[in-house]
Amino acid sequence: MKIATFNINGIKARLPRLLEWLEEAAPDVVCLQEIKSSDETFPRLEFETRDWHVETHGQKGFNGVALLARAPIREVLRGLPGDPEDHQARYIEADIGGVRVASIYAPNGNPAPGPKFDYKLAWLDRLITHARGLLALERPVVLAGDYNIIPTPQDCHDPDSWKDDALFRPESRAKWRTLIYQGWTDAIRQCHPVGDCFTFWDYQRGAWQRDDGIRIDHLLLSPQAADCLRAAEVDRLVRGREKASDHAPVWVRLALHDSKSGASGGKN
DNA sequence: ATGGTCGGCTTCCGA
Repeated sequence: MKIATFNINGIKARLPRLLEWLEEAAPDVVCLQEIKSSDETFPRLEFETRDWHVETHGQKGFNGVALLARAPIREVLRGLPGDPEDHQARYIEADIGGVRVASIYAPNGNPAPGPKFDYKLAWLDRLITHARGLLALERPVVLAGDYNIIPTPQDCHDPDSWKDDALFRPESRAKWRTLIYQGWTDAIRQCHPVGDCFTFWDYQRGAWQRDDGIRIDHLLLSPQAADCLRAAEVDRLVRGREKASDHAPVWVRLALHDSKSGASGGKN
C-alpha cells in the first residue's frame, strides 16, 4: 500500500497538477492539506469519476484537509479532539484498507512568540494526547501531513535563517520529539538517515532554484506500520513544475501482511 | 536593510 501526503496550497489552483501526479505516482491513499475550500466547493466529482473515494474536512478560504483512497474510507473522524472551541479544519482521520490514516495540517505558528505560536503549541499538545490513544490500538497507523516543524538542523538548508521561526523554535521541536519518544517512526529518516529530504521551498527569493528548502511534511508510523515499511521518498521534481505547490508530495510504501490489508472492508 | 511570490478573497491575510 502506497500512502502519500501532499500540501497542495489550494485545490482550485492545483487541480490539474494534482490529477497529473495521481496518475504518475499511483498512490493508494493520499492525505491532502491546505485544500483552501469548503466541503461544498471541493471538486469531489473530479476524483470520484476517476475511481477515488473522497472525504473532506474543509474550511472556506483557509486550511482544510482531505483523504483520497482507492479503497472505501470508513469510520471518519473530522477535527482534532481536545478543544470544542477550535473550529480550524486541520485534521481528518479514517480507516482505509486496514490502516488508520490521518491527514494533518498543524498550525504555522508565526510570529513567535505570540498568540499564534501559543495556538500552535496547544494544538500539538492535543495531537500528542490523541496520538497516544492511537498507539494503544496496537494497529497500523499513519499520521501524515504538514507538521510545520523542522525536526533538526539537518532538515533545513540554512539553520541560522530559521533560528527564530515558529517552525524551528525549540518549543516546536520538543513537541516533535515527544511524538517520537511515544514510539512513532519518522518514515523518511528511517529510509534516509542522512541527506536533506526537503519537502518545502518558499515561492520567494528563488528558494527552489537555490535548493533553500526545509523538511516539514512527515509520515509518522505506529510500530505495527513501521514493521511493514518498505520505502519512503519525496517526489521533489513535482516542486519544479509550472503552477507547482510550494510543497512536494511525500510517500511511504507499506507491505501489509495480514488479511486486514485488503480492500474488502468490514470494521477493524 | 529590504523585498521577494503565491492563493483565495476581496481590496488584505496567511504562508
